[in-house]
Amino acid sequence: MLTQAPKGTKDILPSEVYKWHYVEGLIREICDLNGYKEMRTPVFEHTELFQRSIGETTDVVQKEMYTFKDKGDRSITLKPEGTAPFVRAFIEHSLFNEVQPIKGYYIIPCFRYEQPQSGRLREFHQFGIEAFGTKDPSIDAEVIWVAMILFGKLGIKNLEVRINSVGCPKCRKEYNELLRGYLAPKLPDLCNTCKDRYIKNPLRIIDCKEEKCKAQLTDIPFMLDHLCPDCSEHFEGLKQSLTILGIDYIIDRKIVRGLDYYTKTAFEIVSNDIGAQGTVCGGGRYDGMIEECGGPDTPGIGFGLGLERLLMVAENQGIVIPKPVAMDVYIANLGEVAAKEALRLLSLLRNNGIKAEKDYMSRSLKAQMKYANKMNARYVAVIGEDEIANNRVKVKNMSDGMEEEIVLSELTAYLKNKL
RNA sequence: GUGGGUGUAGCUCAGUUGGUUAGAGCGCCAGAUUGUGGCUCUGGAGGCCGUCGGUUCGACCCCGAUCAUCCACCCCA
Repeated sequence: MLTQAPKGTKDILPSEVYKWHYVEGLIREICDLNGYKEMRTPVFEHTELFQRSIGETTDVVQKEMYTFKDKGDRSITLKPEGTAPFVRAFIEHSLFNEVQPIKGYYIIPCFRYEQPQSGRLREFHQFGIEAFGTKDPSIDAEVIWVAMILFGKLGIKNLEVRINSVGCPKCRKEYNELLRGYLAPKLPDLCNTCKDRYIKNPLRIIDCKEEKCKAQLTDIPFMLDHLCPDCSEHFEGLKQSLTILGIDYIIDRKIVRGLDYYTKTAFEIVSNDIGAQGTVCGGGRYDGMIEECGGPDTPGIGFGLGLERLLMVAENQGIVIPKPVAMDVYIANLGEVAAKEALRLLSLLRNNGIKAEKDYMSRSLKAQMKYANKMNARYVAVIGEDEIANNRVKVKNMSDGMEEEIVLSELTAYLKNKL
């Protein structure tokens, strides 16, 4: 146990961290271009924030949160998602007094106590964006668009954008009654969780995977077909906006997000290339949440995008993420005098922005060459007694094997010119 | 929380019906004459065979438990 990472967590090793740097860099670039500014919030929050915003009946709150008491007897929970902390910070700092709409993003670790499987970890990472202050459906489309830009820049293909509307409190209430009326006679044949859902949140029954439930629900009425005029118009606006942006989408009446705060737009971006947990990005509108958390009545929309899943899709689609150059030049040195000169050269080269390394192991020249080769050094500068005596250095190009001898003081200029 | 698969070297895996010092490939380190990498060859280091218990004269192998891991369900990123 001592030398084993906790269940459901993963180390990101030096040999693969460049992939994360690449994706994170891309995210920052895209957000900057699209007007989303980063905000950083704590890794943990007061438990009640999630209970209130995500909803007491959801799986996340009921069984997946990492909750503990701190030494001051406060109930603390590790973030299971990013929207609620974001909303909390906006309310706390009265950011609603600033120019609207407000657009932000985050890259965070999230924690959910679940049974790990492919594409599911107990600690995972999310990139998310949020837009507050407007109900205009074109911002819903923009949010989806931003995710698609990221996928596009990475070269990821074969994704499905699935959209739905889960209505507003007004039409959802009417629909729930309709749904209960439809389900009442079938209730004895449904699974136990669905019987529970019937009372608390009948909408979720649509999503049930149990065969016996599915069989009962062949002609179940969907929320999408019973929207109020306002929600219906909003959904039409979303579809039009997506078309203008050139984003293909599928209307999926069965999308019911697992967090209670969603209203109107709900969407998922799904891949079939990473196993059972195919949802790479999920999000929607949450027009009532900010007020629910004690802020002014403000609409909002956003998404969460799983970075592990994103990297998995890229990997499975054979996408190669560019590796940074490991080493510009390796200084091979022989003998004590040359070793001291190598250290001086190291500082000179690095001060000039050249990625340089030298021998620290007193190895033979042959071994040093092998090392330079394994490290993918582009050049090797060789200094030994002869070079020191003549004030010169041999520089070898490792890709074509060509070697030149130059004046020592010109090494920096020579390399800068070549690199 | 439930179900199934798998735990042997840093990595990927062999290991005959239970029988002496547990193997391979890759990787790592060193060498193949004196100061030059990639290819090849040689040598070396590195394993309480996941852990605990049981069966047996004897267990990497059989049985049980436990832990971990992978996949799936529920649900989600």
